[in-house]
Amino acid sequence: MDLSGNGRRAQRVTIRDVARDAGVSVAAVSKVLREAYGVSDALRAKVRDSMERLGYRPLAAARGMRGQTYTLGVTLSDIRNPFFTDLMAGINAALERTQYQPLVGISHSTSAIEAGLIESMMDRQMDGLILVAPHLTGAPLADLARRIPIVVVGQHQPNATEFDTVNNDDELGAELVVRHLAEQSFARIAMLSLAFDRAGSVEATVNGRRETGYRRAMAGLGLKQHINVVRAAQTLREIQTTARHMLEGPNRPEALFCWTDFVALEVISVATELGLSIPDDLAVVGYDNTFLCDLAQNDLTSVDQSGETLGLQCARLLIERIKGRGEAQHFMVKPRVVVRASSQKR
Amino acid sequence: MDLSGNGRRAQRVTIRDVARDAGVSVAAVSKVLREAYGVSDALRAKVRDSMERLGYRPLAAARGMRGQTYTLGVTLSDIRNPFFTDLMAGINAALERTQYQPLVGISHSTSAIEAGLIESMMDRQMDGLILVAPHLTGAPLADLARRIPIVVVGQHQPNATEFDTVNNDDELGAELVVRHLAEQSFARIAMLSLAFDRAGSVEATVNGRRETGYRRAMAGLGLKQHINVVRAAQTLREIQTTARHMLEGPNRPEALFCWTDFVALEVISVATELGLSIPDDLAVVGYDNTFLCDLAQNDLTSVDQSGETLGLQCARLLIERIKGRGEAQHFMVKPRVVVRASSQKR
DNA sequence: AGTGCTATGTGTATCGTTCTACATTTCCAT
DNA sequence: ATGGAAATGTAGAACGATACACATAGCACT
Repeated sequence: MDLSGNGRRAQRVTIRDVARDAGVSVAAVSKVLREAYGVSDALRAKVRDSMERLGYRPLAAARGMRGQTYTLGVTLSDIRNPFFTDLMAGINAALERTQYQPLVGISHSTSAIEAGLIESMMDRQMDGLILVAPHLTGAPLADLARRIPIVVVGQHQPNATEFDTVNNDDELGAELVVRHLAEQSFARIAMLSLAFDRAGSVEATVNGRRETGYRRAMAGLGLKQHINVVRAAQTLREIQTTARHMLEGPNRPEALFCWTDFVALEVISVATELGLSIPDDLAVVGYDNTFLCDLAQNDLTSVDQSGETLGLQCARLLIERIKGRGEAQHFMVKPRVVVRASSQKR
Repeated sequence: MDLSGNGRRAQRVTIRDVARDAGVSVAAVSKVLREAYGVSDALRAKVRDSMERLGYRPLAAARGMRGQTYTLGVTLSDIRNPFFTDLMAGINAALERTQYQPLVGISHSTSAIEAGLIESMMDRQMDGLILVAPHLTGAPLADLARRIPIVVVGQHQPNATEFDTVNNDDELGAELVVRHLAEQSFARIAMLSLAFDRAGSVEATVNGRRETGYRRAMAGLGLKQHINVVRAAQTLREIQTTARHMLEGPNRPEALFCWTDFVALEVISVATELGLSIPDDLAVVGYDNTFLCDLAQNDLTSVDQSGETLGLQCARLLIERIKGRGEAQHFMVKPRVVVRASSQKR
């Protein structure tokens, strides 16, 4: 394709080559590329044709020097959680026919790595960031948002003015779960939540909201005396020992609401090992309605927050921000409970 | 930090600022940055100190114009498969203390998107690519490798000279499974594999190798007449209907070897729905030994190929290539069977 | 003192775009 | 015709790093 006769290495086609081929200036080609103002149809057609014929692709690094890179960064704390898969599917779908390319960085749940990852994405001149359930919060997050367009998903900041947020109504989701369990005439309903890694983040975090919803619903239904929230860190080991402790203890709950599916599956595992049958000895409910809930060996009731929709919204909002929108938007979907065998008395 | 008195927007600290602060030339700072030859300890210390104090971070876009971006691209076909999580953990761990940053692109199992993604990563001047179980193969893959350093994991190309590969011995893994099942005195051992999306790729693909290993082991054990390979595409729906068909049919196998855990979990689900008990009515074995195998409700025998080790090797080999190694290296680990309840006669 | 080497440091062209400022042409109302 | 605005196209200076080519200093050995 680009064997330039002499023995040299095949060079990349540049904007200059396109300009020469089309018989126009470099600036004109750049205008076509950016769909900028001041280009006639004739010129646009000529340039488009040359680009096509030469197989021209703009070099993101060079664009980044002065303008946009058309790259969006997504930070994930944990690819293990299949909910993030749905989210990514939505993001990818939304960007499919655009110039934007999403690239994912993985922070393995530690805030030090997350901070490094974000810096690293800024070094790479990303046009904007989608932060998925970030550790970063409060003022530092707002500071960051002043340096680069941001959409946060999985963290509640309804009053933030510097960035957008996308969430489902976690409080409502938890309430729906409790009401569903109460309807099945369970009363001793406990909750297995996530340990907080910093003080005062109950209001902002997903699991904090779910706890609030749980407490409120329990109180509303006159089950205040049964409120019982236990927290475990994000490791397999700790989830297992915590679950075992709850289920072996003297007052084992009738039903256990887990803050995310992943944890619910561990609970089912521990319960099975202890010889408990589900839902007769213990009802279990998760959150996120990931594809694992559907497997017959799990058959797990869960809350659907339609991750794909959330992903789509993230992408949409971020691009709007990049294009200049200044006011914050906070998107929230209504969750719904998907009932399966793990929570239905027979 | 960088409030430059006048009302202007906070500017990024550049290499020039560092040079001025340290009282040296821009070229000297660049040398320190790249750990290039010809820098005295004294100068290095001075420059490092200035960089630290000013909070300098090199801009990847600018570096990319002439040199490296210190960014490595990883293409994943499907984040749903938890095996890739382990792989990523290895890659991230290997790059932790280096300048390199891995960024992941997701191709959703379609080769068109994969091709676009790869181009897009080249546009972004990535220094090298780790292709995980790519669709791309044969001559086009070799062509690509001549344009950018590449390591391929999850595709067997032992004779490739243009790029490195990292794999486990899939043939051996399958053989070990068959031998294990035969030891448990199963004879009618079937295999559920993945449908091929192109002709002649049996030798290169992971599932193709596993099929070969399965056939060879069956033949070696005198079970030739029981060889039975069924293939299903990578969608939930098709896996389910295929599994159902196999298990409902007149000659249901005694044991079913699934090419990956994900499929094995679906099989357990379908079997459960059909009222079959595992392993009494049907033994099931998977591949990859992902964390889901450990859950008591699955308790799935699987083949461990230590994804984290593979990830480490990918990163190591790719950086070697980037630094100039020309000859290909092909890394292969030995897999081992992790026996759990799903395949043990009681 | 002269020669040749190595080690260290610098000046500056260069990478491929974007974008401002400006030149030219076209259009239209007077 | 004429003037002025609008539309279209171009030249060329950035952007922030790298790396080549070169200058200089220090040192060992004639």
